[in-house]
Amino acid sequence: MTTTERGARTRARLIEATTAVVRDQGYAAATTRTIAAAAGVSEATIYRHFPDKTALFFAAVVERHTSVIAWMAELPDRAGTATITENLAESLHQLAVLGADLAPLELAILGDPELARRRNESEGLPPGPPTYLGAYLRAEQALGRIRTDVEPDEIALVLLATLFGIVAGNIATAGPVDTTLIDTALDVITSGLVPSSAI
Amino acid sequence: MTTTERGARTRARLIEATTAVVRDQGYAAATTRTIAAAAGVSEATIYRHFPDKTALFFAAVVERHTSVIAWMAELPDRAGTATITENLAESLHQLAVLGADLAPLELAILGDPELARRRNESEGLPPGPPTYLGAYLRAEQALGRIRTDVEPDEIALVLLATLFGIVAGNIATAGPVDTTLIDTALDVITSGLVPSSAI
Amino acid sequence: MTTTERGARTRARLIEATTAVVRDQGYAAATTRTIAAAAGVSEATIYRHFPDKTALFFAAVVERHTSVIAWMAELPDRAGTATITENLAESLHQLAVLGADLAPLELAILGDPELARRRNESEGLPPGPPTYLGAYLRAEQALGRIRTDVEPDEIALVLLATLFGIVAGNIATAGPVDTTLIDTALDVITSGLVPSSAI
Amino acid sequence: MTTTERGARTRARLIEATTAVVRDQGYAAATTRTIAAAAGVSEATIYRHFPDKTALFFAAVVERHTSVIAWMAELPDRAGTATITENLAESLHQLAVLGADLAPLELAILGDPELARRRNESEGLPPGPPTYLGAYLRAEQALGRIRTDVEPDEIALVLLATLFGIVAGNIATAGPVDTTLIDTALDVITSGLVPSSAI
DNA sequence: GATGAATGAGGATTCATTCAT
DNA sequence: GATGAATGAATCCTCATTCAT
Repeated sequence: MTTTERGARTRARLIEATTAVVRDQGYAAATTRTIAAAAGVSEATIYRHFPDKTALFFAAVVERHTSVIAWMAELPDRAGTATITENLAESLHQLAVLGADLAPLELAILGDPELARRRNESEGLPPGPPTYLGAYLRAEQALGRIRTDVEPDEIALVLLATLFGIVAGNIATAGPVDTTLIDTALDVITSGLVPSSAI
Repeated sequence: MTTTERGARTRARLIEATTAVVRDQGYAAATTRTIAAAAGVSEATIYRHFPDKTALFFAAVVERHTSVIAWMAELPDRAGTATITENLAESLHQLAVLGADLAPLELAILGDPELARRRNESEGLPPGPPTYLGAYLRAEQALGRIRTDVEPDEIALVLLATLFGIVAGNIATAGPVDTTLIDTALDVITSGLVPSSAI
Repeated sequence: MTTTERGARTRARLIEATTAVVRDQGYAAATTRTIAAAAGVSEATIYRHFPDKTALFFAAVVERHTSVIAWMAELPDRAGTATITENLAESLHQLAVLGADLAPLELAILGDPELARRRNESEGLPPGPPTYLGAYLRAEQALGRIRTDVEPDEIALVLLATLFGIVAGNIATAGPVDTTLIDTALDVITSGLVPSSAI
Repeated sequence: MTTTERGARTRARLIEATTAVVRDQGYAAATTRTIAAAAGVSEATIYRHFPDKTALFFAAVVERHTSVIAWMAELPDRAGTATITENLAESLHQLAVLGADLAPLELAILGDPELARRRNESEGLPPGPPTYLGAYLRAEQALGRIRTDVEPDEIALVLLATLFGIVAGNIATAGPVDTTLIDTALDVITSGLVPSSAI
């Protein structure tokens, strides 16, 4: 659909504008009017690049998701290197940064069953952070660096839930992500993951 | 100005309807029309009981918040009784149940800076779950049942963030709250809170 | 309909409130809600004293009109006494004062054909200022104090139009009535009414 | 942003429709729905051309005002030509004709403090009829054709107040402007303006 | 590829009015 | 006599979307 160089740039600007508006003003304020203005194009232009507003929104979600996934995909290979706390700290902090853009988008989906339904209707979604984080933890478990009586995928969900909760809580205060809280969480949780034999 | 019995009932039905609509269909679908229909009254009736839609929304938030607070307020007194895991498990599970109603409301505020602003403009808010949970953890710490190198208030935030993340994640799947995940989280986190001397 | 002492007082308060609200905030702001609040009663009470809002409005108009008429009715008897300018000055100034309340009501009728229609549907209206003023001028004309080549009733209309224009213009500036302008108008107009033979 | 030919026409039709509706049905009936219908467009179209209903209303006022001003601006140059009565007659009659459209608009402002406030908030308004009429009278006064003991600007206000009063009074009867009354007023007032020495 | 113009559907809110108490 | 509660109809305005240029 988009072939021209100019067209590609416009499309990118629309996605960027959507992310920015949702991040800064919330999904309720992300009207076609506001987004078009932020992108410096007319409202009608949106419909030259996306079938409808929801498609633009999900394009923005996918875009942000992609960079997050790229980061998480490398995590499983780190199993056995450095310390678990260090590996997780690096990943989660990076995730928190990317989350500043992504979380508001996800929040919108969470808060709107209609959007949630549309997302689930999408084709087979690619593996997300839970999958990679679970794989990493499983690998560490295999290496004996994590208790064997826990389910790695569940721990992954717990870790990500905690991170999400912290990032979301920070949105409320409109400040930058609270790094300290992430470290505290990691400290406590990894402490609880150490094999008892190690004690 | 003396509110009638009938008036009080209508008001309660409006709050109830708001909670239900936001929970089941999301804030975006929570229009005055939908809410009024759910409450079995006309739209105009909303404005006899609340100055505007936002006020009705916040009345619903406060209502749900109140029952949550009532529960959490008792927690600090439990310090020293039963086990920490048991105490926290009971509280968090109850919180998760109440959260099924409350979380969607909070999610709406989180996703809409305009609502967030309005909330912050409210007068001095009463102490919330973080305060009570922090108090409980501090008491346990004083009793030597929790590591001394952690800040109780921070742990409280981490626990609640995790719970919120889990509840929020569950909203996405539209299923009942995943009790197992809460228990897993509690297991890992409390394990990490045990005093090292005890190990 | 209204029999009780209390009822009569309430009715009077409603009329008073209507006049005040229209005068101070304009007819557009004169809603049943505002009027009831200004009168210190509930909206429903309005309908115990008047069939509908328009009836209340016209009751206010009639009330103010009555005091104006009472004043004007005396004017014809003054023909031949004092000077024409003095007689007219006293009447018009008094009219301007009463007009501060009445003009906004009349303005509302003037600006709303619907109200105008309803007024015209009323039963035979009593004689108004134009009639009395015309009678006075005619009497002065008979006494030879006014040019004979003018039609008294037309002059009456011109005088009242001028006064209305001045009062209306003053409403725009929200200040008290400009007494000076009335005097200037009177000076010029009466000068033009003096019989040429007298010059 | 470059307005199309079509857009300009629509905008003009909206202004025209507003003037007509206010003139024929009064400001109270001038709802967005009625105006849009009269202009043959949808309500939403109003908002593509004006920020809100008030802006459309004032655009209509300014439009009518402009043609009135154009007429009055030429008056001062006529000083010394023809007779004063002839000059004023021509201007005031023309003013009365234009006033048939303008007066209802002004009446609406007069009757609604909210509109009055909005108008006063506008930037420096251009000189209006009072200014031009005053300039004309002052010029005639300098030429010795008008009494020197009157203030031209005040006389201008009186003349316009009278005209406004007459036009407004005519609105009440829904008939065409009463030309006779204007002439009568002019006759009497100009008679009163002639220098006494000339008599 | 881009956009000004236009709009149907709907959103929050207000109004004049009715009725049970 | 008075009023709290309730409402149908209407108000201004916004939104996502289409279309001719």
